[in-house]
Amino acid sequence: MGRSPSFEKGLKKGPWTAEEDRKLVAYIEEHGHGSWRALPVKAGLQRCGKSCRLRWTNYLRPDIKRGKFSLQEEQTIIQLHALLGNRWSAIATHLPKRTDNEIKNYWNTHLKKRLTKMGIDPITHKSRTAVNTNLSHMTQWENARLEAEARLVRGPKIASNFYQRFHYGSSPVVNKTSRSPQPLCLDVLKAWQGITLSKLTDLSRLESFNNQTLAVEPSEMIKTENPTNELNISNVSFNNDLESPKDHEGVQNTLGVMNDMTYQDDYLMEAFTNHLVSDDRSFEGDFEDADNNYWSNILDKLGNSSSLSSIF
DNA sequence: AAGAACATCAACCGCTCCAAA
DNA sequence: CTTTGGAGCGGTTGATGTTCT
Repeated sequence: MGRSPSFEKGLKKGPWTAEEDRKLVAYIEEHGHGSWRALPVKAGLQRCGKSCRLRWTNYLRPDIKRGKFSLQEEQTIIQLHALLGNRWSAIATHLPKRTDNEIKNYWNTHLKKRLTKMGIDPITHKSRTAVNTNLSHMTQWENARLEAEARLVRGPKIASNFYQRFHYGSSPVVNKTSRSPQPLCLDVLKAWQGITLSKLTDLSRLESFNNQTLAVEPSEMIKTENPTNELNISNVSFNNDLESPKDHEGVQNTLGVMNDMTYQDDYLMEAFTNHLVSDDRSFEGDFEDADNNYWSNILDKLGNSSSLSSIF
């Protein structure tokens, strides 16, 4: 590997000083960044444009939220990583005010390790303890969801049309890059989160969902190319060890409303994931306690699950 | 108290993509 | 159609801080 371009030009590398930060911020606030390549000279910086862009986008930009990630953010990262893999920029677009670099670092230093400790492969999001026919139930659900995702990504016409209309209105899909393909199910995930994060108890919202106020036509959402892959949500039952009666009621009411709708397995999987991961009833005391409870709660549920329906 | 080991994260590098010429 | 330069992405590094022995 040869010398870097920055070295050849005698440009500075390494950590930014406060003075450099001040110069960069002052210039961009007055002129905008314009061409990043031309910026360093104009701003009086001995840096390459690339370094300036990185410093601005990852650190100095005013609309950046720094500090510890919230539980909701963690949940979102895990879900999106399961769908998108290491496409950090795509993940970052669904986490306002967080940069791809920050999310990537957080994944590598925190979330990956936690999932590993939980016995979940952070790459495949499958249980490491699952073997052949004795797959864990989480893995079964994860597999079903990933398969559904794959089917959607492969581009059934109906799904593409639905997605395009949902995400872009009537405009054409503009992103053609293979690097950042817009994940089909993410907007569905958003829709689901809108429902499930209210702990599945707000039936009026669900009915609104059912009545297409989310710009989704349920009749299109739930159709699959292969009817044999459909799951009927009415078959799901509850385990009293895992849920409070109140939550059972909420979920069951929700399921009742949905009873006449047959959902594609990935949508059901998202509901399940949200239901499982967003459960914060045990969060009391300071944040660290909540954090520990959060993960131990998930571990408990995974460990106690004796059947698919018992998770619910 | 001191050194080793580990964790964190800002920053860099090489690569790909894409628009303009 | 081909070439070229800018921008952005993901993987990796290394300086610094923290914890462990």
